[in-house]
Amino acid sequence: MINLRATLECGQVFHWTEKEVGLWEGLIGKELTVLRVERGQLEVVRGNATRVARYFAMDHDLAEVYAGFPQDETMLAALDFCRGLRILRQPAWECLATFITSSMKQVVHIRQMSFALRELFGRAVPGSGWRAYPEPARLAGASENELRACGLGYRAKNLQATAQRVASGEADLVGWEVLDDDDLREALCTLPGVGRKVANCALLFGFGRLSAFPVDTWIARIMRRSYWRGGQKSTPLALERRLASRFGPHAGYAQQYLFHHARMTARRARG
DNA sequence: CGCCAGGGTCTCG
DNA sequence: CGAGACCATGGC
Repeated sequence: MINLRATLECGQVFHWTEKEVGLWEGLIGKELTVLRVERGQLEVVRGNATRVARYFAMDHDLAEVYAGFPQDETMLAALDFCRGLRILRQPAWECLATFITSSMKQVVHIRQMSFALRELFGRAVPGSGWRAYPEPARLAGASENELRACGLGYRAKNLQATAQRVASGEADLVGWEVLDDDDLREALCTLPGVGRKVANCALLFGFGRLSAFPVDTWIARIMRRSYWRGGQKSTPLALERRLASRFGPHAGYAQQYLFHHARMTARRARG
């Protein structure tokens, strides 16, 4: 079971496109992939079924995930809204790089920057109009002005510097997979443009660490409103430390459901 | 126009 | 640890 729209529009990934109603196209790594949901089942119109199943984490037991959610009104409303949303297994570099560009940007802008970077630096995927997310070495060799032309602003320098560390092997994202959550977060936070929030996004969306709990402005707002007593410190770090444990081993799932629900209902209220 | 957006970094207590 | 300044850009 999967809710494809929620999975691809919830702000964990930024390049999938709905070509016609219910038909989604994008890249898994360097492979063109076309999908739709037919009778509740994920149908691979084009692409490799095994890699699709892995990318979309069809092995995650959502019933077990939901059973671990706190059974309060806020969480249940988010679950009702997002049911079937899956936390993807994105390529680590693509995920990390994208969230380096995400700081103080709206989801729509992150998407624009992702497409601009692909268009300018990515390798063409044969038989499609797509370009893959650029490899670290390609961005390491880009000029800051070229990156700024993709709308990155002050984030350009950070993306380039981190790309250089990854390309040189100084930062070994593949080797870091063996680290435990805390050590991996610490390693990621040594990279330019990567603080605790971006590192947690990489942990959750790119390294399969489902307990990682990114706290952004939206989550902080939700936490203060629904899960916080007045008087307690409500800095992002305090919120993460006090609440991640409450949401259990799949706290990242709970976080994403709360984030998506809040953002969608707020947008609708605004018109 | 002011405000805000999936923040990070540096400085100063 | 925490608060504040600063960093660019775009949509509303």
